[in-house]
Amino acid sequence: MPTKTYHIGVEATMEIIGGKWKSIILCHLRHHAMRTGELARAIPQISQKMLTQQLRELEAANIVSRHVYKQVPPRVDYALTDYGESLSGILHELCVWGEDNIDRRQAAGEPITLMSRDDV
Amino acid sequence: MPTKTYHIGVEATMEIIGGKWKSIILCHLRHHAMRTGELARAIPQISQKMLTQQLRELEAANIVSRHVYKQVPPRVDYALTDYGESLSGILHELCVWGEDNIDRRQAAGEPITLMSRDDV
DNA sequence: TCTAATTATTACCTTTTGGTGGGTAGCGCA
DNA sequence: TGCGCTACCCACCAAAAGGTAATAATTAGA
Repeated sequence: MPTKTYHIGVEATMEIIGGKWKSIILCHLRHHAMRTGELARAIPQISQKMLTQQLRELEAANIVSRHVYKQVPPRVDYALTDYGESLSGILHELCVWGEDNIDRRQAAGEPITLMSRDDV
Repeated sequence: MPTKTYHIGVEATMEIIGGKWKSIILCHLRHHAMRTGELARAIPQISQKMLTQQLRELEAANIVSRHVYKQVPPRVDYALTDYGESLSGILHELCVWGEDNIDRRQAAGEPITLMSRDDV
């Protein structure tokens, strides 16, 4: 079986939080567990397909846990695992740095907006 | 003109350090300025095209600076700008978290290897 | 005159990622 | 009977990201 080789730690991290959606999802889950629909509303640009797909991948990496309530209509929610919590500090810093980056770019006259800050 | 809209800070950060290569390049530049060929050797999997393309984008975002020496054969090096340095702490944490992630997965029996740790 | 050295560009192709629109399950309620 | 609610899956398509290989530019030195 082929051994997967990384050359530097950040490669492995990015495999987990990289891509267009994962870090955004995780930043939301940082505060509290959220239901599927709740996440969808918090991230209006995401499609349902992407949302569940990314959640599945985060679950496989043991970063989020999925909790199904036995109800009809169905109720499912997602939360950071204990291991996922170990990313919390980094996620926060990524948010804050991004906010600052947006401020700078605005100050420089770029036409960009930020809808909500870290702790939605 | 269309105003670019972000919904959360991390989106902007990931636009800058996301993708397969940028964070790796930045982790290397964290320690000292490096020449093109030196970076290429440090990141053996990257192609020349990707290397220069990513460096151009980082330059455009004001994260790295490009310094051309008037010599033949050409000599060019890249370094973090002052603003780029503001990412240094985050980059370091991303490296360390990834190293730990790899350790865990190894301990769990996954066939993976890490070639070199943070401070190459 | 020919080659080595270093950085960078271009055209072309493959892979990965993301988006759309449809459909399912199962219970409650008008 | 038929619709709404919630989560989610699938087939198909479009766009973005990344990979390969060939090529340029320039000058020292064999």
